[in-house]
Order: sequence, then structure tokens, then C-alpha cells
Amino acid sequence: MTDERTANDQSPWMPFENRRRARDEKREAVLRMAVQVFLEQGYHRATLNEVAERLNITKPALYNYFRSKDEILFECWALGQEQVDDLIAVINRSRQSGLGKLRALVHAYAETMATDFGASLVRFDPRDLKPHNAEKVRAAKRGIDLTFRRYIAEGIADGSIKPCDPKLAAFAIAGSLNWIGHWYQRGGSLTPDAIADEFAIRLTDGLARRSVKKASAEAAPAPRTRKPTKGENR
Amino acid sequence: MTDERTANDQSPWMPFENRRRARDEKREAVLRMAVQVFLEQGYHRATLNEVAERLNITKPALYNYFRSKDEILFECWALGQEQVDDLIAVINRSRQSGLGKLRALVHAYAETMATDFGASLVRFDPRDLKPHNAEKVRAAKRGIDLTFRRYIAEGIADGSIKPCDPKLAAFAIAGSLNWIGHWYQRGGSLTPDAIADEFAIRLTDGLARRSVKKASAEAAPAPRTRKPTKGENR
Amino acid sequence: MTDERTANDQSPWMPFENRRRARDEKREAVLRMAVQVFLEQGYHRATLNEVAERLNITKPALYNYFRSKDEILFECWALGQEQVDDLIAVINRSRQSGLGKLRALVHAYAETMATDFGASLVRFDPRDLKPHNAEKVRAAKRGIDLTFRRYIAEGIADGSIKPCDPKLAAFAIAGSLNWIGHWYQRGGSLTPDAIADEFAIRLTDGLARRSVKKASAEAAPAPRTRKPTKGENR
Amino acid sequence: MTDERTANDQSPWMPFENRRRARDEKREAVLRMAVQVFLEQGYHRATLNEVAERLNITKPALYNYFRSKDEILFECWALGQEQVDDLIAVINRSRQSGLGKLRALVHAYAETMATDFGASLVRFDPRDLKPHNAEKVRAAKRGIDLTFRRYIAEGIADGSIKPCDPKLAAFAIAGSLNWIGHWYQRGGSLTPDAIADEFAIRLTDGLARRSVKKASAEAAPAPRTRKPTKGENR
DNA sequence: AATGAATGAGCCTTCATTCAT
DNA sequence: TATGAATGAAGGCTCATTCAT
Repeated sequence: MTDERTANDQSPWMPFENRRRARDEKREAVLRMAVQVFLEQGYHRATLNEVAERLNITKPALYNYFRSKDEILFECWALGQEQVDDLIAVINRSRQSGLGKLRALVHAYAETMATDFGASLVRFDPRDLKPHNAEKVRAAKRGIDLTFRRYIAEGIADGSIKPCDPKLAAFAIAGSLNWIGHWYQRGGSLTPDAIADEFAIRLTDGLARRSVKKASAEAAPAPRTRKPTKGENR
Repeated sequence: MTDERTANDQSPWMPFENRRRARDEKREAVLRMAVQVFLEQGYHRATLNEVAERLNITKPALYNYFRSKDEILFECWALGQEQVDDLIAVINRSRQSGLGKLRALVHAYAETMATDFGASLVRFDPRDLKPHNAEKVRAAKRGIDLTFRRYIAEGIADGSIKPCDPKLAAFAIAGSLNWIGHWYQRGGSLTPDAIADEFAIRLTDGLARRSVKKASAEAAPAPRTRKPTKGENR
Repeated sequence: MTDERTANDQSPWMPFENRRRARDEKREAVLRMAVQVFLEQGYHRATLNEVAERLNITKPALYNYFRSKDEILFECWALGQEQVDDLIAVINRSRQSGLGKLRALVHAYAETMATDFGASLVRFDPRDLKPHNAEKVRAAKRGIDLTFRRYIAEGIADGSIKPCDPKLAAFAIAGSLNWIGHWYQRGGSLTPDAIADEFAIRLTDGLARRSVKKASAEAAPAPRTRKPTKGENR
Repeated sequence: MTDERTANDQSPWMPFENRRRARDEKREAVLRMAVQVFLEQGYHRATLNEVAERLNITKPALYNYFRSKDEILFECWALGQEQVDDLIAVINRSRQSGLGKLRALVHAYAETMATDFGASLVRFDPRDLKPHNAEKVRAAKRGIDLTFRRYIAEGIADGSIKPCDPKLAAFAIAGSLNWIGHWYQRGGSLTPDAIADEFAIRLTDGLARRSVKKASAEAAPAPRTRKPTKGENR
């Protein structure tokens, strides 16, 4: 896999092929390959040469699309951030209790962490960026954190969540989720969806005024509201 | 602050001063300064020159104590790992339920994460080490993970922990804790102890067959067995 | 002299000039300059900076053509070795007595020793090479030695050379020739050709069953037996 | 052998032993070890640390006896040169034909080349010395060369050697001999004496007006049928 | 748009040498 | 005399970035 690479699947510069696709398509292809290489080897060990070669182009060609290595890094991050922004926007528009929103966020965020661009949100180091961009990243991180806190605070207010310190609770939950970006390996025994399901329960159950099981249990019928996570109790 | 540095507090090579302290003391001083610089700037951006200068010595002098930059990195990690090993050993020797051990581990591990050497366990990248050492690191990480899982499994067996998937539960808890190493800043509003207290409850409450409060509540009087965490409800 | 250098004569990177010559031409130009600098200053004292500067380029530019300093050293050697291989191949194809071949080899080898690449065969130290290449060098040296011995043995067999120990005789002759690489200075009073002529006679006359002069003078039978040298006929 | 080293045989700084031997003895011990290391690894690759360690002392201790690495190199050379000077002095005082002297020189020089200090005469690079010493070396080399030429010229004058160009003949002979310093390995199949014997004949036979055998044969009584033993006439 | 070639900047590492003890 | 510790000097190598084509 490392040798064949996935160049054939991803590169718009197919050798001996038409090279007329749109500029943005190529730009994105660079980002997809770059994020992969950066995650695989680490930003500093990864060279633009490696990125370029896997795309069947040469290093200077990258400079047609990006001004610098750190700009590529930033754009990778930005794509991941966009996903999170969208996902938060959707949840914000939904009508749910604080706990519901929190769970939705945990689930969606967990899934995002299992993607390359999602992982780039937590695996890349803002200090590698120009101050200008580093600040954007930090602001966005703060934004996500605040979202977690807000959902928790909402939950406390609407009674769906037990009183607690939203700040630390948010840290705990976000930490768990962010860590997924560090250990998740595509092709492992756990699917992103399974992980997301499990985390959505696990991380919020302690906060819920009524735990999932109890809630459903008390609510009489509904023997099981949640499907058993693959591998549970294994 | 960058200029004054904290050299005066940490360096055994006080300029124009006695230089007779023991070799091991100096070796450790190098590590303390190195881990600080590495955490502050990131391993790749940090230069040995910077480390040396802050110690009032020159770069080659470092080579009296270490063979290479990556060996320094490894030794930093090793010091952190030692802390964790010790801490696990103590807990292993204790007579507690699985849940008790888990909470003890969470608490101690959280505190460790708030130290430089502790943070180095999760902020440094094993890929920067020589394969030889990288393997040691990976093995140790596996060891910690297994410890978390073991305590959970014990807890399930002894009834102190609700049935769950020990693997994912361990990931969730360890993730939360590891993340502390990324966000904790000395001098912030939260003390390591406060964080540890909170996390020890927060991360295990969802797992406990009986939550802290409920347990104490049901246990008749004993309105509260745990001290209010500093800053709780803040 | 050090300042003017001979850059103008040898460098394809003429400053402010066309820079379009072929890559191989440049690669070779690097080798020509490198062998010169290495011989002039010795491999260890010579720096790549010096080589580059004389070529009107910068040090890293050399890495476009070679992977490391020792690879350059090896390639210099290889070019000299090629010359010798060619020269041996020609002699091997010729129809001559063993003595004839030996003389031809001595002559051609002597001339080679008076060239930069030829001298590099004996002035460079294989221990400066990577084991991989060092082994190639050693093997090639053995090959040359064996060629000398073979010609001598052939000569003994065909009667053109007096019985003697081919091994030591080869050492003696090759030593004389190799030493040329150490003392020959371009621009001295002796031309390579004159040296080669003289050595071809001098080094083989003692071996010839009939010396050059005697053979032509006496032009007669005059068989002679001499006692075999210790170790001869081994 | 490399591991045990020969420290125990050569070092006056035997650990846990009396350390009171004379300064000059130590100085010489350093030189004996240094020349060995320098020959074994090459002057530049060899470090003073290595030399010191093999002597069971530390690097700075060497500076009690020598001012610099290159001074050590020079002294090694000087010791070898002394041997050659002595040997030439003896031959100069002897009453022999030019050919006789030449043969004696060849024999003795060949044997010297098989010693460490002798090899240092031809394996070390004067350019590694300070100009001051380098000049001494060059002068001495010229001296040796002139001695060869002188003996040859004497031989031509006294009729023991065929007319020839003394300069080139000297180069040829000295080259052969010098090369011994490059290929001779202690413990090989050839003893220094055997090599010297063979070279004394081989290298001069071509020059002799009458070859060894012829001379003895024609000279009727054959006062000496046996080769002159090593050091004979010395 | 793409490339081959080149550069500038910088860092790790080595080692002879010095210094205080 | 010997040593541990430290330094200064230097060189090889890497790589992001630029330039001319």
C-alpha cells in the first residue's frame, strides 16, 4: 500500500492522461494528499517532495496552488474546521434539549475525528503556522470548546443535564473525542460509527440526569433504545 | 521573560559560580530544561542551541550527557513514564475495587499530565525517536492502556463497574486524561489537583454502578463524601 | 591562483552565462573538479564548499548530482577504474606474449597514474567510503593485482618471462606504478609518456628472459637458468 | 583482538598499577599506540580519544606529552625517519659498490616498510602537519630519494650498474618499496625478511650489469652463493 | 502550468583543544 | 600528572523556496 500509494485514486495529474481538470480540483487533491502525508509522517518529517511525488508532479508545482508549506497545513486544517462548523450549525438549528445537542455533537465530532481532515484539527500544531493563521486556529478551537460548554449549560438550564462545571465537563468530553484523532486507524476493528455511538453514550451518560438505560427503563417499554455497540462486552 | 528566562532557577551552570555539582544533577537539569523547551516550541522547532543557552552552556556541552537530540527526547519521555509506572505500581498494590483503582489511576494520571515530564508522554512523537526507542515507547503506551482496561474489567467482575466495553471505555477515559497534557497551562485558573479531582469523578461516574452522589445518598446519612472540587460550579 | 582558480576552464556554470548544458556534463564537471580538489588538499581537508565555489555554484547544488561527499569520492574512483578496465580489456584482446602484455599494461597503467582519475585509484582511501562501495573498490584492486599476476604467469608459461614468483613480482611492479600517482606532478620535467616508456622497460627488464637491449644486441640463443627465488614455483 | 586491544602489552598506565615510569617511556608509548591507530583507521578518522582509551588514559592527558594531534603525527613520522637515517648512515659507511649499497638499502628499507613507524613514512600525509614540520618531512623525503639516486650513480660510475637514468630508476625502486607500506599486513603469508630478500633482487636485477647469478657464476670461485642475509654488511 | 536547477538558512554532530581542579 | 567538563570551529546535509525556461 505504501508503495503503490493511492496516487492513482487521487491524483488529477494522472501520467499520460488528460490534465485539464479544474484548478480547484487540483488544489483539493493536493490537500487530500498532503493531509495524508502529514498525518502519516508528521508535518516536519514530511517533505513537499513526498507530497508532490505521490501526486505525480514536482515540488515547485505545488507553489502554483499554495504559497508555502505552512499554508498547505493551514488549508488542511481549514477543511476539517469547515466540517465541524457545518456540523455545529446543523445541531444549532435543531430543536433538542441541551443533552440532545451535546450527544449529537459528540457523535458527529467523533465521526469527524476518524477522517483525515478531522484528525488534522487535533494532530497539527498551530505553532507551525504563521501567527496570522495560528490565531485563526486558536480562535476556532475556542469556538468549539465554547460550543461544548454552551450545550452543557443549556442542558443544565433545561434540566436534561445534572449540575456540573461546564468548563471541565467540556474539557473531559472534548479530550476524549480529540484523542480519537490520535489513535483511530482506518481499517481497525472499530468503525467510526460504532465509536461515535459508544462515545455519545459513554461521555454523556455521567452527565445525564437520567442515564440512557434508566430513562428508557423507567419509560416502561422500550427495552433498548440503543443498539449494542459492535464488540461490546467482548 | 524570554530573555531573563528561568535559568537562574534551574541551571547548575550558574555563570561565574561554583560548578561542582554532581554529573547526574546536571544531566537531569538538561532534561528539565529540554522538556520545557521541547514542550514550549515543539521538538522540531526547538534547537539544542536554545536548550544549551538557557543552561548557560554551549551546544556541544550537551553531548557530554547525551548522544543525540532524539536521545534527550527519549529520556524526557522515560522520566515521565517512570512516574506513571510508579503510580501504577502503587495502585496495583492497593486493596480496592476495580472502580477504586480506576479512580485512583485517573486521579494520579491527571496530575501527572499537568507536569512537564508527564505531558511529554503524550505531546512527543515516537516517530522522532530511533526505532529502538520508539518501540519502547509504543510498548509502554500499550501497557498503560491495558492497565486502564484491566481495572475496568476488574470493576465489572467485582460489580463496582457497570458492564461495558473495557476497550472503548479505556480509550474514552485515557483520551480525556491525555488531552490534559495538551491544554493544561501552569498558572491557569485550575490547579492540577482540582482537575484530577474533577476528572476522577466525571470520567468514572458514568461507569459506576452507583454514582457518587447516589451511593452516598442511599447510604443513608453521609450527605457528601467528597469535598467540593475547587471551582466547581464555577 | 587560489582566487582566480581554473573555474573558467572547467565549469559549465559560467557566471552570467548560458546554463543549459546537459545534466551529465555537469555531473562530470563536478567530478573533475572534485577529484582535483580532493587530490590537491586530501579528501578530509577538502570541503564541498570549496568544490562548489570553484564551480561557481553553492554547496547544496552538488546534492542535485550526488547523494553525499563519499559518493562523489566513489564516483571519482569509478571513473579511474573504468579507464583501467578498458585498458586491460584491450590488452586482453591483443595477441602477445605474457611479457608483451605485461609491458603494455605497465605502459598504459603508468600513463593512467599521471591523470587525476587515475591517481584517485591509489590516493583515495576506501575506508572513507560506505562499506558497500569500499568492497567494490577492494574487489577491483584485487582484480588489477590478479591481472598483473596472470600476465606474468602467462609469460612464464610461454617462456617470455623468467621463472619467478608472480605474486611478489606483481607487487613490485604495481607498487612502482602506483607510486607514480603519489609523486607525479603535472607540469614537471617528465611527460607521462616518457615515464611510461621508461617504466615499461625498467620494470620488466629484470623479468624478461632476454632483456630489451641484450635481445636486440645478442640476438642469439643464450639460454640461462637461474636458481628459483625462494617461494618461486609456489 | 580489537576488543582486548593490546593495551596490556603496551600501556605504561596499567590500571591499578604503578605509574611511575619515566616520562619518555610514556611519550613513546603514546607514539606506538598512535601510529597503530593512525595506520589502522587513517589519521582523520582516528580520534585522540581512541588513542587515549587504548592507553587507559584520557584524551587531555596526551597533551602532557604533545602539543597537538599533528605533532603526534609528526613524531611518529620522525621515529620512522630516524630508522631510515640510521640505516642509510650504516650503508654509507660501508665499503661496497654502488650496486651493493643499493641492494643493502633496498633490503633494509623494505624491512622498515613492514614496521608501523616505517609505514608511517609513506602512509601519512605531510599536508596534515604544520607547514614547519611538513617542510621537514619533504626535505627528508628528498633526502631518501637522493640517496637512492646517489647509490645508482655511484654504481654506474663504478661499473656495477648499467647506465640508466638515476632519477627514474630511483623512482621505480622507491615506489615499489614505499608501496609495501600500503599492502603489507602483519601476520600475512610473507615475512618482512622474505619480502626484503625478494625485492632486493627483483628491483636491482634489471639494473645490475651482471645479474646476481651471472655474477656469481662467472666470478668463478663464487665467493658467495647465498644471498646476503638481512642486515649483512650493516 | 510545470520543471530542473539552484540557493539560503539552519541544525546536528564531531573533535581537537583548553581550563579548572 | 591526570581528569571531567566545556568550548570553538567547522562541515555535511536537508529542505522550503525561488528562478529561468
